[in-house]
Amino acid sequence: MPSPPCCARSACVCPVWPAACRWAANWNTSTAAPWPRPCGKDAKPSTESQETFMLDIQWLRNDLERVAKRLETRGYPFDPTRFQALEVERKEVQVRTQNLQSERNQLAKLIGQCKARGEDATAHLDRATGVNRQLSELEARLADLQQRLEALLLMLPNLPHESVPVGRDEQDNVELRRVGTPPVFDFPVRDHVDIGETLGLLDFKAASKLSGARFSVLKGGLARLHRALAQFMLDTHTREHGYTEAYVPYLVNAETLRGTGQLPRFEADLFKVPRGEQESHYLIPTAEVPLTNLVRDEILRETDLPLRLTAHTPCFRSEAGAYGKDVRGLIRQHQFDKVELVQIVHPDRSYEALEELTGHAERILQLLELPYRVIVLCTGDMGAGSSKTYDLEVWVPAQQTYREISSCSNCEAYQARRMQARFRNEAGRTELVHTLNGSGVAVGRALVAILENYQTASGAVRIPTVLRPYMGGEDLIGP
RNA sequence: GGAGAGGUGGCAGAGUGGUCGAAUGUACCUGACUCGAAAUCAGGCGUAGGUAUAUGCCUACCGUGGGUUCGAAUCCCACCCUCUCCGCCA
Repeated sequence: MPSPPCCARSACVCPVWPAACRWAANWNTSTAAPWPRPCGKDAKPSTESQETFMLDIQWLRNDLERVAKRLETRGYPFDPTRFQALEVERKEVQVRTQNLQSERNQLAKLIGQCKARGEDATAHLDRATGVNRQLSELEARLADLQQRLEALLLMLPNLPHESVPVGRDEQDNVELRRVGTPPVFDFPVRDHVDIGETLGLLDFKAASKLSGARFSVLKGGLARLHRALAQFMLDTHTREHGYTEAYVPYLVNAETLRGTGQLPRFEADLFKVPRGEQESHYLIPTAEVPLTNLVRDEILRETDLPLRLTAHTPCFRSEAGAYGKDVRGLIRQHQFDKVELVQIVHPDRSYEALEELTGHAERILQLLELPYRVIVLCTGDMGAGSSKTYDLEVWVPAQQTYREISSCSNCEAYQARRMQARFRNEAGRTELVHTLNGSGVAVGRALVAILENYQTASGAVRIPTVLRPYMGGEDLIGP
């Protein structure tokens, strides 16, 4: 039986942004995917008391040993016996609880009928009191059990895809390919800090006065180059790669961060913004957070997939675990700009989409003529939400090495499950979407790469050809 | 910042303690009628979870969380959000 779409295409009203479809059509010259147009009788906040886990709990119930083994490859210790014990108890208590609830409902109904007929209901009332006494105890036990199960499972990282190399840390990542050739200089190579400060366009002293360590002030041609980079990336992704540009909030609530997996585990990496009595906001650590959460609690039509979204935003990270790392320069800052790519796709297509998305990020580096390499992260080095991640690393001449400039991940249903982001499949059933994200690319680090790779003997910096239209035709930032 | 109104199924909109998971309209799906369509008629149409021979049965959900009660969409408390007016502001 064909699945009945739950609303007519023409009549469907997008509760996210009612005018969104028109926007996408009018503002985007590309073949951009439309905005989410949830067709939902059910497009309402998910508030089910049933907890939602990071992994499908059915995997654990049905295939515990294999899941445990795969988690081990990520260096995550998981105790199957403890889970098993909790699960057995949960099952027993839940069945008993629901049976009692059923009995209580029956009795309440009976009492109502008696009273309506003016009959005596004392006997039923007595029984109901007894049932409720048992029930309150059982319900408390069930809630406790489910909480403990959740606590156990909430920390689980995603399962790695079978194609991901098994390894402990970044040492075990695998290089897939190198593109471009690192430039050879016939003069002493300077690093981007040296270049920028000598030009008088990069000022860490001022930034430190304003804000402290790990901030920066860019001026003049350098500030413009930074802006040019972001513009160029956005234009490329919207015009050539089919993404819809979005402008999104930089402050988000806790629920949103739970959706993409930053909370509850990684609160220390975030900047929290209290606002009196009200719930705190957080500064986004990446546009992945607001972009991906656009489909939270939505049921999309299958024909809406894939959704391709991009945004240029600042990103804020407290980098709590990075003291002493990359203290010099623009590489590791509390605030940096990034153009982010997000795709919401059909589960059957997410690995194709990962290759495409990575290609979209690579395209930026190719057009900028920056040498880079692509590596696949091993099981031990991936982010918790990812099933497979490619990192793009750009050549940094002063360090004579490749440094990360983009990270492209397929999160499969990990985020979708937390967000309850679904689509209605052909059979008419709801199914979790797969989510992907990747930097396309980090603007600050791209700036570093250009300063260093395009430096000249005279201390100037040549401007990559594709950026010149964004720089008023200039081809050089010079002293 | 001040004042007020309100949050029920895709939409509209009933429901103020008892067969209400929720009337009715509309949209949508299937079937009948039709050469076909429209109209009309009949039926269907939320999400999540549990159980499992089951197209079966059960549980939860009317913004969120708590409370009262044998029984809550309905009563009480707190919170969140939206809208309107005034002020301020880019």
